[in-house]
Amino acid sequence: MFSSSAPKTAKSERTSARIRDTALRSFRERGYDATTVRAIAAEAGVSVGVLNYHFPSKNHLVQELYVQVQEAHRQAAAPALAASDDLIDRLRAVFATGLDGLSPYHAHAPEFLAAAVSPRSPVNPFAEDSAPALAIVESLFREAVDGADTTLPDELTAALPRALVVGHLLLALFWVYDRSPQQRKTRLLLDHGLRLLRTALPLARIPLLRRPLQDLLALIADARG
Amino acid sequence: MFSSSAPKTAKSERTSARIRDTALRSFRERGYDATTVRAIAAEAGVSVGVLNYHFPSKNHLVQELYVQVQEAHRQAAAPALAASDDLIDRLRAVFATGLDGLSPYHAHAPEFLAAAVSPRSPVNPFAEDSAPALAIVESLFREAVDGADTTLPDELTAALPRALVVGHLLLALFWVYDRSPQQRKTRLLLDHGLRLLRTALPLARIPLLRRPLQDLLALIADARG
DNA sequence: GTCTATAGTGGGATAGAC
DNA sequence: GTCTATCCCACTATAGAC
Repeated sequence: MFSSSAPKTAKSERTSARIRDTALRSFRERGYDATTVRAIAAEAGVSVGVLNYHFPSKNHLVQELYVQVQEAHRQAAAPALAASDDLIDRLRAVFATGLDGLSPYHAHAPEFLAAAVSPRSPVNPFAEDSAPALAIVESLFREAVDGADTTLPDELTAALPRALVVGHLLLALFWVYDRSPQQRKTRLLLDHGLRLLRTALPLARIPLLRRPLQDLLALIADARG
Repeated sequence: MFSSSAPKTAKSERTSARIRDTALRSFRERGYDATTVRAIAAEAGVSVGVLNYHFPSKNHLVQELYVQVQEAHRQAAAPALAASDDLIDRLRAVFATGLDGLSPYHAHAPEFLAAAVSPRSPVNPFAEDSAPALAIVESLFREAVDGADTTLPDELTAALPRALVVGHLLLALFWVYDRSPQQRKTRLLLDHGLRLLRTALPLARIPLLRRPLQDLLALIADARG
């Protein structure tokens, strides 16, 4: 998982970094479609050819953005997790910091989504290349679950993080098309989902319900390939 | 919801139809990316300009495909629904005929997905233009629920179809990236989901569980805007 | 061998003549 | 309503500079 095709020399890395920084700033300010590779190259002071030498396609620059967002999520979630021992509050912290990190990109989110799901894209959420990024999110959820004071059945504790990642992806999908101010509807959906979890998780201790709930989690986890 | 921008004269409609048929055949055989508007125009015997006169963008031609798939789903589901009075079997019929109708396009499904989620697209599943298409699917699910011999709490009967549409969209999303032969994993996921429903729906009669299940359905239905 | 500049290809969409 | 000519885009090929 190198960010460029030629990270051998210091000069090359400086060039790569300059292109990447220019591109990411343009993505934030102008979105994906309005950011042309010609403009990135010009602003970074390089030719189009050299840009494509460092990044084989425009989509590869989006992957850089993706990586940066994941890293920021990890750093934002750590202090938020320290604030509480309550399971649901900890899950809320992971979900909320994830949404916070996305918000600068909301105005152009559908463009980025289209770029991400494209078969040409290395950032397609079901592609192998994005597995490490999803692993970061899963580890955040696992940390949230493991560090909580709640005691759940072991098999539930084990299966929950994987299912929560799916929930996170679906929440992000909803967020992309959320036109309410400040994407308030997405936050509301999150609140409702967490409230439901607070009600439903203790039910896992009832023998009659243990199996169906376990099946539901397995089903959701299955949906990741 | 007219299929073209200028359906005034018979000649224009014939031209539109010729372009549409050519495009849809090419989409099936070559996929979205490999189908160029230049090639469609040439095969249909018109210029590129006249193609763009009848269909403002390539994405508008994908919407024609979308509409055709929905109509085919409606026609395929009707006889399948006549086969059983069991609720789960009827739901299976709607889901399965939907997947059947998609299968010719699986090889190029990510391309079509990328085109569909694009902000430039009229087929974006959350856009207003696609609401009628989703209404077709919802009516199929409502027919499946209403015609079943199962008796469920009224508010569940009312809320279920809307939630099932979301399930249908998510199943289709999984299908897009399902690389197993004949997309068998998608069928398996459907089987597991239906089995879970068979277990879970009767639980709605238990007073303690009625609220959480209702909340879950409301949450899923909320996710449609 | 590592890197860069330029010219070129084919794509979707558009303007304006007819 | 239709066509021709053109625009700008992402991406590629390749020759040559360091």
